[in-house]
Amino acid sequence: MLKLSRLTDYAAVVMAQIARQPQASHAAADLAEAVQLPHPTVSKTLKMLVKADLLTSQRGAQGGYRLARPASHITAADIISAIEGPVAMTECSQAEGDCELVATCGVADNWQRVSLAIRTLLESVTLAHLADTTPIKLPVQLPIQSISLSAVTA
Amino acid sequence: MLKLSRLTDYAAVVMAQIARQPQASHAAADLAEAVQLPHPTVSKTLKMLVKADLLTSQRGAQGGYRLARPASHITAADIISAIEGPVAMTECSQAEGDCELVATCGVADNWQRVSLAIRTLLESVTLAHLADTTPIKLPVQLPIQSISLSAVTA
DNA sequence: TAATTGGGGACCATTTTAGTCCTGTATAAA
DNA sequence: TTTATACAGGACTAAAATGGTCCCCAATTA
Repeated sequence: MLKLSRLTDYAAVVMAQIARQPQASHAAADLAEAVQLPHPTVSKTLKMLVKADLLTSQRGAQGGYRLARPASHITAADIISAIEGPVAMTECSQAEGDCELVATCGVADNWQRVSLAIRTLLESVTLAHLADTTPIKLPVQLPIQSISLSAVTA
Repeated sequence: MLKLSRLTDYAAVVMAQIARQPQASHAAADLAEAVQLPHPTVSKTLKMLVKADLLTSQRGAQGGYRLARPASHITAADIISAIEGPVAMTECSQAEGDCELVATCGVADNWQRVSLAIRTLLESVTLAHLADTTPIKLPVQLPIQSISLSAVTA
């Protein structure tokens, strides 16, 4: 399925919610209410986002969460890595790459290219895009087909 | 992590192995030996690939597996869906889309666009690409950055 | 008929995930 | 200074997904 974890999904929704009122401080309880998700879970998600430096937090009364930087400078890849760790399709797509089967694998190189292409794509999508409820739609089919695997430089 | 399951990884490796000798019939045991993975696991993977019509099988002595069609007509998306089900980043990226939170979500549309872009990317990568051990490398950084989210038509 | 090879599914162990809760600490307002 | 607010950190549990194995059956060929 190549699916995001549910928490990552929550994170995106919550981040978008915050992004729509960037000046305000957002308490976890308010956010949970706004997005209709259980408070503890939202809270957990927020903590992870703070740890990843995507949000800043302020304790105490009138405290809450704010974006650590403008929504246009936070990417989908940032959000995903904050919750799930680095975006990589396979074990060996990660830096370490200590896969024992490299010798017999034969596809490692190319999976890494694909992985990189996806990461690049996710880095090109910003929170500002995600939070935008009226996205631009171009009528033409996209040129992504033309991006051959071989064009992705390692 | 947006990671492929390990079985999917195996599937890709095994498919690539078969693709390198498309005329021959490949017994599960031989493939397992070639890629250095346990026979039962490889076998399970192969069964899934047959079910997804990516491989054909032949029982009996001298039987085994063959590609159901040329490697250039089998995509990475095909292989992934064969093992993990349809490529979709979020629950609501799938056809049904019965997410109860759509009202408060606010990012569904755009996640679907991202999801589609990734799917398209994975459909553009063929088994022939994956199996190629000497991939072409272009020296220039790819133009993927230029593909804005808004360019992805739903 | 015997040997080979895949088909189908049950089954189990392990890991991951989601979700909750508790205790502590910083902050602000009264 | 006190009190209420709100986040920090982490322990803990339940449920689900995953990986992996195994067994018995069906088809094919020599």
